Amino acid sequence: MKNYDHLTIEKKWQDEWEKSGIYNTPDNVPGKENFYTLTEFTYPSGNLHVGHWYAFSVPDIFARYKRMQGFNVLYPTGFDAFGLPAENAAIKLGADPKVLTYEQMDRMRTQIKSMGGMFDWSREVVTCDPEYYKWTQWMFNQFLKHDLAYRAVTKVNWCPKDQTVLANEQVTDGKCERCGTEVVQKDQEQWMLRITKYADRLIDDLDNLDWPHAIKESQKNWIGRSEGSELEFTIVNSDQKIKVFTTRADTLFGVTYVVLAPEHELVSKLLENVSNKEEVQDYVSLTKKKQELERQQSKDKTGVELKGVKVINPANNEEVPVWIADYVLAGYGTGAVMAVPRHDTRDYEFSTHNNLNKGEFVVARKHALCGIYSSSIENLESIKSIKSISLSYEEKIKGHLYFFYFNNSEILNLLPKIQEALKDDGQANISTTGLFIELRKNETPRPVPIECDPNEGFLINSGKFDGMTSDEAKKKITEFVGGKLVSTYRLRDWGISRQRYWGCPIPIVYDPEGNAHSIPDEHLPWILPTDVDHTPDGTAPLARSKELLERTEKIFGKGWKPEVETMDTFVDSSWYFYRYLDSKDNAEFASTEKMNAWMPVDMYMGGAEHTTMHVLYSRFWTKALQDLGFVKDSEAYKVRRNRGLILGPDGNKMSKSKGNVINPDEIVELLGADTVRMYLAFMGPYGVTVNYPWDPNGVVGVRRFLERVWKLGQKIVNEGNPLLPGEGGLQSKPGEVLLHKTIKGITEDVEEFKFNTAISKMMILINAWEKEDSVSGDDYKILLQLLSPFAPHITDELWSELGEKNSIHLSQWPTYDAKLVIDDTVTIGIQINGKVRAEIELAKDADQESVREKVLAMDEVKKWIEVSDSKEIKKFIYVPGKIISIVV
RNA sequence: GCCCGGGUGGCGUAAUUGGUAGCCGCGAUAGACUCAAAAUCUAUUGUCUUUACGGACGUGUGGGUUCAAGUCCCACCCCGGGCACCA
Repeated sequence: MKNYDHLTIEKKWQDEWEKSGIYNTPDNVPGKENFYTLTEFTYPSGNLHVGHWYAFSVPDIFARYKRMQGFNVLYPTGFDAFGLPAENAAIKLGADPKVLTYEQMDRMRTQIKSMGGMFDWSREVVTCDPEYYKWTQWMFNQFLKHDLAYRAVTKVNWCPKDQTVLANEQVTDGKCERCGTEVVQKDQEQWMLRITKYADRLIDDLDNLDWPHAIKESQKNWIGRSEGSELEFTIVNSDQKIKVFTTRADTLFGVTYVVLAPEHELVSKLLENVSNKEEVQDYVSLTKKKQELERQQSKDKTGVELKGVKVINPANNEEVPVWIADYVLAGYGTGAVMAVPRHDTRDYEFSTHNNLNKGEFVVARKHALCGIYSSSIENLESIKSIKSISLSYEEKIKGHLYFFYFNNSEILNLLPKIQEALKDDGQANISTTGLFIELRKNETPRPVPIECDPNEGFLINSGKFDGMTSDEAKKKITEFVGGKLVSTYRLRDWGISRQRYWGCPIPIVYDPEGNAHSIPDEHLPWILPTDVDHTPDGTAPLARSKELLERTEKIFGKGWKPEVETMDTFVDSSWYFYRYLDSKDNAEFASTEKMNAWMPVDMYMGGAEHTTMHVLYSRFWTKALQDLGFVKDSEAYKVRRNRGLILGPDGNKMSKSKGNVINPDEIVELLGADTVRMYLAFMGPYGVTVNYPWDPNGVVGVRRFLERVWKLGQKIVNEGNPLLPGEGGLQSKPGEVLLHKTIKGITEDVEEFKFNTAISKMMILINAWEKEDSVSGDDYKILLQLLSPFAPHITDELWSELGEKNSIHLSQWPTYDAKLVIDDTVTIGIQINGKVRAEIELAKDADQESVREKVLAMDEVKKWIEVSDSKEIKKFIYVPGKIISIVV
């Protein structure tokens, strides 16, 4: 009997597959539907880790399954090959990043091939290849032509160590994501992409996508749409207005002052009118010195009043003072806010810090307050019935209370009681304009909007707007004061300029006057020069290239200068999935015909860490290309599934310093690629962001399973059992039922990415077969087919041992006999007073009467009825195929 | 603080979506084979209790709905992720 020699087998079949080219995917196969399976291509770090295996080899199971189902499956890969790590390594080694990168790609190709995946390498995409970045540059030109790209001075995140600009996404907790250095803010002119133009579509189009809920929420949070109102406060004795943005127009009556960001353009204009000009100027310059981070972290809400300047609240014509304070950010909304200390913790903190409080009752809980929400009449009744009111501070914080603001005579007779309660709460008293009353959360209030009367303040429960939602109320007030409803976003435009060498050159040249011109398409690709010392010194390395300057002058004329910045690598990866479709095309980035054949991507599997970066960027890219008429879809990825991380055996993230890194090459050498693939699939469901620890014993368990599959086949063949091809096999009826149930179960599991339970079902099948004397050859072959997407090498070997001429991977996925998967009888439990006391085997469709008779005759059942208090049957429930429940 | 997920044996997980909780794998214990070990095979393995048959408890906690709750409802605790002086 041959041993299961994984090294020989895996090498043999990988060579065989490459030779026969069975994984090369044509664009069209008559009678087959195309299916585009995508995984995020990798950065060529030069060493494959377990994460790569998890990212590529488990989706490969799905791709193979789809293929056996009769789809024409495209499963491509390539390299996201530009980027800082190679450049930094090259600097260290005194090497050329290009040479280094291509070496590392060679090494990684070999490693990736050891997975036994069905990648179509003929379509490989490499982003640092000029034939690729030619199109990256071409797209940039298109964007520039259509005002989706522009040059602007912005505050940028600057990493002093990497000497480069970082996108917001690349900054975590104020530190460079890559090297951990504290990031500083810097003003810099750079190329921007107008992603904010797409903010609404990037949020709204999520609704129609089959994506994990959490990922959609993350993107929404990141874009940070906030729907509110823009309201204007008129400056007294002036025709100037201060525009504020608020999401709580309904609190407009509670405004006690207005605050401008110190950078706000009106500050300098108003300077002439203020009596404390110097104080204001000092504060402004102090703010300028502070880093944004520092501003965000400082607890104290400092600020200076613009003395002598007053503005008019448009709701009640009240005059309120104007302050400047650095807790108001210039870059968000209008850079000015209306302050409602009664309803907003930040405003409250500011007014406390600056002694602006008027003695109102204020609660430091931003969202617990609802200024204008009243109750329905029923709730008024329930308020009246409140016996005592506790307003201890702690309870307010913990209890999720709703607060109501009343000015209604109906409840004014409650005042004494409330005042009594408030007295214990040292800091509370009756507000100048109303009164707060608390209600428990489960007495869900119906928001009732207000009728505005500048003289009376505002009245609630007038009945006039009864039943309005809070959004409608906000709208009403906004209209009342002549404001408008607007959305603001947290998302900023995408700065793509990088002052580094190893990236896609930005295809721009400057004329002698310094005006930017895009490089005409005929000069693309605009090649990255090689005569560059890329040691970072804070300036772009390309500025030191003679070749680039000479090339520029030769083409455009004396005095012209090249752009010396390169693009963020997220630009490269924003469109790579189109290039797979037509990777050798010289005339277009991809032909319309081929894009029509494959797009959109049917299944995109990747890491959750790309949610607010690559995935968001490439969605923007697709929409932009669609607007420009180059692609047909507004979304590139129909279905998205995220995976978690593989942790070290100790449950921590794998890292060299923790010494818990699993080297896949070693495990593959020891146990085989099939084992590693299957173990990764067996750990838990794929497509959920759950992290699984690598269990060295667990892998061995999977290897044991493959050994048993191997032995099961060999043993029967050696005994001369009719397992040989063409001879049919022994029939074992019970086994047949199990087999068909297994086919059904695995098919369903794989569709749902539950590879773990699919594998467990194969284990159950094997466990059962091992107990039998013989297994039919046909049945065994079906098992091999079910197993083949998971363990492609061993199954192809055993398949060919059985005399099959074509690869198992070209065979059809097994189907099951629907009749065989339905049981005639079922064993169900018998509950007596809710406890399972016995079980009984019944025909699946046994009728109520006969079941009742049978069950009540059972000794175990009688026994429990005897010991019960009532001894008589109050209820007899029989749900066919599920349960019998008796109440006594 | 706001918005999402999620809490099941010693561990990774499973549960026909309201119907016998713990499938499969790992680990552990005992046995067979062996001079011995590894490998392999067999049996047991949620906790407590009982000589045993059995019984009680059990899906983060506390309530509730139901004949029946891991699953539905309410409140809370803990863990993970996204956002955050964003008005």
